[in-house]
Amino acid sequence: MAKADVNFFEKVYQVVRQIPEGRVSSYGAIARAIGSPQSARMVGWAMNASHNVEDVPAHRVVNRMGLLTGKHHFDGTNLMQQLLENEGIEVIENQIQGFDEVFWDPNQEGV
DNA sequence: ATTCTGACGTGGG
DNA sequence: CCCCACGCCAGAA
Repeated sequence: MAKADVNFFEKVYQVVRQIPEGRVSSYGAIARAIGSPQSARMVGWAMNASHNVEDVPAHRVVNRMGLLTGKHHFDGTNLMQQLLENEGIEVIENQIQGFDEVFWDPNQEGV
């Protein structure tokens, strides 16, 4: 086991795990952080596998528009939005309010 | 083995 | 400015 734990997903998990509370990140930003800025799709795909990992707050990851595109993949319908609002993020109609203020760049983790 | 889709992003018309 | 198409990589049918 753990032979291929260092998959494309693992990289994404580690980055997403670094997302602080009350902050959100975008697939493209993460994709770039892992070294594949053009594979943003895979980031979202990796999140699907993140269902097996509890340390991966996928609800904090949205597309570059700040839209909760993946909220449909969560248990409920507004679960993702509830989690974000629970962290102090205002979300209206799947759209994060002040996305620019809550946006957290994985490349700026060392800031 | 092949085909297609998939929680995105960027570029071109 | 808005709409369309393409590119990326990997997993599932």
